[in-house]
Amino acid sequence: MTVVTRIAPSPTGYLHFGLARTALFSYLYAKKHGGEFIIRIEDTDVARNKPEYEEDIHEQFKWLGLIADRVYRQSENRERHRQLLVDLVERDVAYISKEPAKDDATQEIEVVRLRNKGEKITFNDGIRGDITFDTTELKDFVIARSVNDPLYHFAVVVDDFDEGVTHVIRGDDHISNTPRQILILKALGFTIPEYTHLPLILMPDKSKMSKRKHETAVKNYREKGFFGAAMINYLATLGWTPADGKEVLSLEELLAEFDLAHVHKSGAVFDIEKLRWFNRSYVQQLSDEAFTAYIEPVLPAQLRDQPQVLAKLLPVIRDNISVLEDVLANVAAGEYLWCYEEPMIDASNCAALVWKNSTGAMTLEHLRFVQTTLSSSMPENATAEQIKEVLWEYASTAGKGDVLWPMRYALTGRDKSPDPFIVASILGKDATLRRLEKAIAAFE
RNA sequence: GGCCCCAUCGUCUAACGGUUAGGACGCCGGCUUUUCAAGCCGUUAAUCGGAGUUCGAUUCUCCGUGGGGUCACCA
Repeated sequence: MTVVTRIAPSPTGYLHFGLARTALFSYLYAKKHGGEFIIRIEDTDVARNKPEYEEDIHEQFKWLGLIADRVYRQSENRERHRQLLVDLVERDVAYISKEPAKDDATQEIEVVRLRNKGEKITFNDGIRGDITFDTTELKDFVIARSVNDPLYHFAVVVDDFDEGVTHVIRGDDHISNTPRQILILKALGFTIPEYTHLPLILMPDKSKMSKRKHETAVKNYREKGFFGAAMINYLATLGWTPADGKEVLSLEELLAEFDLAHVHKSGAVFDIEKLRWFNRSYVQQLSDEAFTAYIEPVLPAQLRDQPQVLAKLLPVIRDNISVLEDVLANVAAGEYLWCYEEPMIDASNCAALVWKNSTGAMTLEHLRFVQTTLSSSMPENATAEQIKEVLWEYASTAGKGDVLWPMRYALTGRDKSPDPFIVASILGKDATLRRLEKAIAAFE
């Protein structure tokens, strides 16, 4: 028998990562067993549905690499639901009940109720084992507002059966829905699928995630520049760990390693820092071309217009970030300003170039040395190593901080920056010398 | 409240009766070419409590406590 799993989101909000993880586990389980993975849009709540949400669901799944073998929309199955409901009523397994409306007791309406004997229902959960419920208190529960308007529990159960779903993998919050769904299945005479309930993803304060209070939309993380693969990788480790301890895994590797039975039973807290760490490892794997394409959109025009400078700056940027929004923050903080803008250094602020216990006179002397040395010995397209080579001996004897801090500051005008050799190599000989002269002039 | 589920470092987790309770992220500290990062190395840190079962419990059982879920004419 082919394994068939499904994810059944309702388009009432942007796809959130809790659902994405459920989808991932369903996908992995199906593919691991050579089966099929289905996406079914539960679009029957017309009041809350929005086309843009439905679109978002498909778009994000695609981005995450969770490709469905089949896609359905629940609204397509309305006629089938109706027939089954009529049949149930005809067989007197369910009945139409006239009763006062719940929201307006003065009005009498009809609902469809399932006859429930109140038996004990036991099902074997894929990661929790046997779970037993007494269904007496469910009474004759409502399965449809009318034969034309089935409720959720009825519709899912029918659709899952019709679509051949063998394994229902869903969130913990559905555990107590399961007996009620089994009762419907039995009334219908349909086979009961295997159930597996995944622990929920919690927020850092251990609360259940809510769209209002927390940033839960997959879309948001995508916009921040996280990679789908990193997101998948992180989500997979929430509740589960690969046997060999290797954590950075592609979807294919996940497929080989994943084992639903070993998923943890308790809720897992979502940790953005770990997600960032995963993303960072994906950033490191990027080719230079891919990395350039990744960051280019958030770079200032002055940098984009200088491909040679940008090429040299690339490794510096890459070393400093975990995700694209970090680049954005760096740009906003002016961290790359020195690449295309000469720092303002004059007599009024040149004290900043003096390292710790050094003096203005000594700083001037060091700057002069650096300037003359570079002017005579710095090759035209010098690498950071070449520049370091010609200055290192002097810096070592004179005091690294005493020499290198002023040099770096003269070139960047900033407290924090890459090291002076890298900076000089990026600026090139002309700009380097010009900036050094300017700093020297400030002291004179 | 009824019913159901769960419980190892701050966080994600490993250890399917015998381990100095392991790893990862973060934190903290150190090192590496001056700053900030990165990198490398290291430190800190946990079995919710109480009874059992057992030669021996993180592991099995029960009780308690705590957390979560669910109790719709939503999905």
